[in-house]
Amino acid sequence: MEEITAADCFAALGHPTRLGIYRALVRAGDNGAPVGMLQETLGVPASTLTHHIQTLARAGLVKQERDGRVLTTRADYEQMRGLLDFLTDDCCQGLGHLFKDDAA
Amino acid sequence: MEEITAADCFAALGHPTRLGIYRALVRAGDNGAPVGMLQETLGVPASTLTHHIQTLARAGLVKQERDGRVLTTRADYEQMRGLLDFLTDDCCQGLGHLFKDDAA
DNA sequence: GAAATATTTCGATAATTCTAGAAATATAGT
DNA sequence: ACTATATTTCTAGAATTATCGAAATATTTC
Repeated sequence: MEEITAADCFAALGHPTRLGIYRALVRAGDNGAPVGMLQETLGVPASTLTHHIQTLARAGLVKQERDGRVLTTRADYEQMRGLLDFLTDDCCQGLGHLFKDDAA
Repeated sequence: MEEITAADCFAALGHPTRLGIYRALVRAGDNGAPVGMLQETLGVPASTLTHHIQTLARAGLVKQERDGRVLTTRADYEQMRGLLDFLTDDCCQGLGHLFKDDAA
């Protein structure tokens, strides 16, 4: 993953509401969740929610798919994996011993 | 790691200059790097640099230690580990198979 | 095609963050 | 005490981000 892309992902996750959205989507699993459901879960006005979801989508952390009136959003696990790889392999290169193994 | 702390860490890393600072500090290793060295490496004015370093420090991603006139900054690997754990264990709970193992 | 539903875009304001020069502070050496 | 060095704080303007109601768009159902 490019450093710029990683920074975009971090910035996207660096807002409480957006981190909450992302976590809700992970919990929702492969089915994802429609905007309306997130709206109920998180108690954020629709237009605000749309903007946050778009920020996550621009960073590639979520994907959206329309099915009729309902726009379903899903977490993109590949992007998250890429972000984790960036952290462990690229950004913190040589510190794998600190991160990958447990039993510190 | 608390969700709020994680969001603070993400926000801190979500800026190209700060991500660059953090990576430079990881490369610098346990010795860390003084502000002046980062200034040369990254070509950022001192006052701007100070603010970015403070943002990283507030998020707990770096620590500073004064030695005479020189203020040395070091990456705090424990915090990074906490952040990675947050992602793999808490935020993306149940998706460990995607992240921890390789050979996808 | 009108009404209902789901979501986005528009538009405007408020809030925050970013940037960086200048002045201030702290320390060290002379 | 004076000078040089390292870094921070002050300050202010610019830029970006956040918020959300209202209007607009798209889709389904009747």
